Amino acid sequence: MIDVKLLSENPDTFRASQRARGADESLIDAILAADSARRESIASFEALRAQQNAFSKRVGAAKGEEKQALLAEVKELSQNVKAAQAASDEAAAAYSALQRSIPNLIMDGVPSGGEDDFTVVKHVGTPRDFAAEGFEPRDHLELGELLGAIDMERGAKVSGSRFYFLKGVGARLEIALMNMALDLALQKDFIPMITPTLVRPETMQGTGFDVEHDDEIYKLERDDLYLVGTSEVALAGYHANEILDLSAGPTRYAGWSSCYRREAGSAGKDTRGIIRVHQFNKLEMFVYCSPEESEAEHAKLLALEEEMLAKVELPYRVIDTAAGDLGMSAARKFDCEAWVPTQDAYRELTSTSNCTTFQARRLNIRERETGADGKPGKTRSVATLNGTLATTRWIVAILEHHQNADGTVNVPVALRPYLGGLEVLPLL
RNA sequence: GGACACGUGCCAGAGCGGCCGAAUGGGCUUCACUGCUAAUGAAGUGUCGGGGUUAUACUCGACCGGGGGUUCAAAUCCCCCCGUGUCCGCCA
Repeated sequence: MIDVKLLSENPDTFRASQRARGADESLIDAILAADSARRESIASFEALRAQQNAFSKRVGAAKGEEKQALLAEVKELSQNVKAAQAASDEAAAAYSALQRSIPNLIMDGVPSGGEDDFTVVKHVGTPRDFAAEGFEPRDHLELGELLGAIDMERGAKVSGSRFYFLKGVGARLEIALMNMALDLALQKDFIPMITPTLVRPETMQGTGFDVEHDDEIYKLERDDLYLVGTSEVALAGYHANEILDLSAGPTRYAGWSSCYRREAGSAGKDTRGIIRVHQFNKLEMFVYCSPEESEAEHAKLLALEEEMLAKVELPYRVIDTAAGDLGMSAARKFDCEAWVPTQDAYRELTSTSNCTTFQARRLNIRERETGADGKPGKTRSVATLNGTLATTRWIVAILEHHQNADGTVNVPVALRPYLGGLEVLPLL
C-alpha cells in the first residue's frame, strides 16, 4: 500500500500517477478525507478511553458504597467508549480499504497508458533470417514433437487444456535451464529457496493480489489456500511482520517453484504449445533492500536477466512497461522479450518489477534505521523487487531460434554443460 | 481425522480480573573499575497509532499468537481461528 503521509504532502504527484495508470484520480481526495475522519474519530475515542481508564483506577481502589456510586457513574461512560471505539474502528477500516485500493506510485519516466504504450529501451541481437537460410522455421510445438520433448495431447488427457508433459530432452532442457539460472544467481550471492506453492489469503493479498476478484488465481476452497502464480508471493511473505537488518546490503533470494495460472481471460490466445499454460516452473529473483537502493537493484536484476538471455543466445528487446500495465505493486517494470520466429513477434521471457515500499507496507516488513549518532534509530518500510531468471516459456524461444532445417536444435554453448555436453537436440 | 497440553518482550521464563507494558535471569548498549581480556558494579534496552514540536521533549491510546465476547476493568475468564508439542488412528 502507498504511503499516505507522502500522499498528503504531494497529492498532485499521486493524481498524476493515477492518471498515467488510467486509474481513479478521485481516490486521492477520498483517502485524504478518510484520513482526517479517522484522526478525528481516534482522538475522540481516546479521550473517552483515557477518562474511563482513570475511572477504573478509582473503582478498583474504592470500596463499599463509594464503589457502587462510581460503578453506576462509569457504566454509562463505558457505553460511550464502546460507541466511540466502534466509530473509530469503522473510520479506520474505511481508510484502510481506500489505502489498499490505490496502486503504487509510478516512477518518473514510466510511460503513460496501457499494454501497448510501452517504450522500447533497446534491442539486443538480430532475429534470424530463415528466408535467407532457405527454410521455413517450425514452431516450438512441432519441434517439441519431433524431438519427443513436448507432449500436449497427453497433458490434455491427464489434466485438460493448457497442460503438457515435458519429456526426454524437453524435461532435461528445462532442468538445465533452471540449473544454469540457479548457478548464475548463486554466483551473485542470491540465497537459493524452494518455496511453498500454496499460500494463505493474507500472503496473497500482502503481495498485492486481489484474491476476491483476480480470476487468474487458483483457489483451494476447502482449505482457504491459494496456488501461487509465482514464487514472488512466498518470498515476499517470507519476511512478513519482521524487522530486517539490511545494514550489510540487500538480501537477495532465488526462488524455484512451480507456478499456477488460470488464464481465465485468455481463451483462444496462445492455445498452441507451451507459451501460455496453467503450470510452469520459474526461477525468480527477489530482493529486499533500502528504498534508496531500489533503483540500482532494479538495474542489477535487469542486467542478470540479460545475462541469462545472452547465455541462451537469443535476440531480444527490453521494454519499459506502461503505467496501466504495471499491476498494483510495481512502480516500474522492465520486460525482456525474446524473438519468436514463427510468431514474428517478441514475447515476454522475463519481467522485473520495482515495488518500492508498496509490498513491504502491506506485509509489514521494515528495517532499522541508523540514527545520526550511529545507534539504532527508527523503523521504516523496506523496498522489494522481483525478476525472472528463467521459466518454462524460454524453451519456446530456444527451440525456435536455434532450430535446424532438419528439425534438430542446436544447444546454446553455455547450456551444454547442463545437458551433459549435448550440442544438438536430436530427433526422436 | 481424534485426544491432551502449550503460545508472554531480543532469548529463557514468572504472572492473583484492577497495584502489569508486564517479575526474575540471560543477551545487548552506555558508563565506572581493571595494563589488555575476563570478572564486577550502575543505568538503559519493544512496536504501532493520536496530540504536540522545525526536530526533540512531553503527553494520551493500543498491543502479552490472531479475531470476537463477558466485565466498570482482561496477559489473566469464555468462544472461534492459527501455530507448536505429545499420544492414537490413517496414508504415502
